[in-house]
Amino acid sequence: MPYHHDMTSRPAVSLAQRKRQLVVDELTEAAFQLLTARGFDAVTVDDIATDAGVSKRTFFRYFASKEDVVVRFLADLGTGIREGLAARPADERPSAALRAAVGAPLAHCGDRGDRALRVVQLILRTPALRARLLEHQDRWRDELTEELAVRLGLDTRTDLYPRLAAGMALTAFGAVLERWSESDGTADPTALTDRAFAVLAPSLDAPSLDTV
Amino acid sequence: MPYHHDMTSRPAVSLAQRKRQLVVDELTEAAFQLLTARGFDAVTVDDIATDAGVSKRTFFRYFASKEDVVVRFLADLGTGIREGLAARPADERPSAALRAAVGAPLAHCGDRGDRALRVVQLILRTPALRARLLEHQDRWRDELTEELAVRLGLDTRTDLYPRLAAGMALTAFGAVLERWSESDGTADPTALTDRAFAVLAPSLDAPSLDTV
DNA sequence: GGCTTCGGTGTCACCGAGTGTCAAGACGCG
DNA sequence: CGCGTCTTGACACTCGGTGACACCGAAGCC
Repeated sequence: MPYHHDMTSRPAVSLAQRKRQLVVDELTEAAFQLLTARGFDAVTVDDIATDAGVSKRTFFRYFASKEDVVVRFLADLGTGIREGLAARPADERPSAALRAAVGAPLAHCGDRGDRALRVVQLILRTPALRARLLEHQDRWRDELTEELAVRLGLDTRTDLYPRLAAGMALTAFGAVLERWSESDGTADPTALTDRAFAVLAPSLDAPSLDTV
Repeated sequence: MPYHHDMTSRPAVSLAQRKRQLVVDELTEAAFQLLTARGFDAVTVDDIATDAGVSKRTFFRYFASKEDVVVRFLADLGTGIREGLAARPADERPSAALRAAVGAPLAHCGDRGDRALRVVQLILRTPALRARLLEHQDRWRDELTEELAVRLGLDTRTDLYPRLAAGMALTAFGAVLERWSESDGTADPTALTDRAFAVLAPSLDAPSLDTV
């Protein structure tokens, strides 16, 4: 963070940065408007950019791809899970810790319902976006694996447990997300998460029979 | 399978079909040659097509995308898993049935090692291809979920178990595949699969506490 | 105030993936 | 031989994405 000098000016963010944020917002808003209305493939990047009042080139200065505009919402989710796990007490059972880590973002989704729901539905129903989500989950799983390994003092190269536990947690995450989306927001994410982890707990908490 | 008429001609496939197969083989071979040598992004579809002696347009008549050439190998794997599960005795414990279903293709991979290994490594290490693999797994999971539901007489809409069990099985699949790839084929897929399912078994076989 | 510097922007040219179209050739059949 | 059918190559086109360059406006320094 380059805080050039002492900042007599008020906010910690410069004018330029606020302008950037403005463009991001404008682009995001235009994208959602068009994508939810017409569907993912029927909208070109040019459409979005023009609608937001900038050029196509500028769009790509802010977003890596067309998918990125939508999927960016999920980036926070992933780091949320990892940090959520790191924040749990070290002696907590894995099932409880993972349940809490996965459940927090999910509950957060369920709260401010409408907006989040429409995003999730758009993602799950659009193949290209769904694929992006899967990529993200793949990365999250790696991070969770790492976090679990240090938490339990296991070696990622010899023990399968961290990898499998992370995969199970994200399986639960995906299942809950899908149910919630399919129920159009009627189902309660927290309750679903509880049920999912009730199923997974026996394996998550079993003493590791895995060490060679 | 259209066996048009009585087949006085020898093989069940017509000349046209054999020609098609020839093009497919040629294209596939050229693709592997170039992709493994130069990497995925450094090879254009034109390169592959020209190398195989056909036009770019023809390439797309045989393969849906550049990724498709490589990933097509995996299609069989997925159906193999589902059919493998369907073939297991109905009274077998889920953990055992799934272990067998997932283990078969994996073992098959491990056997004829070199070729399969290089494909898997190429896929796992190339982001675009890895993404495709994830998409496939996503579909496999749906199919496995369905198969498990009918097998156990559960309803996919109310019970989470089939979905979670399918996810766990594929988590194991992915973990084994990755280990095997990273070990350059030294690790034994069957042994890895056994270890993975030893971890998952408690949840897979636990009586469902899930029904509302 | 003039000056430069620098980040953000638009324009344009470009590449590669993927698709529609059409005309031409190869094959099967009467 | 001539007639449909199937496959192919050539071409043009769209769209996602990138590189190069010129421009402008907001600081910074004198």
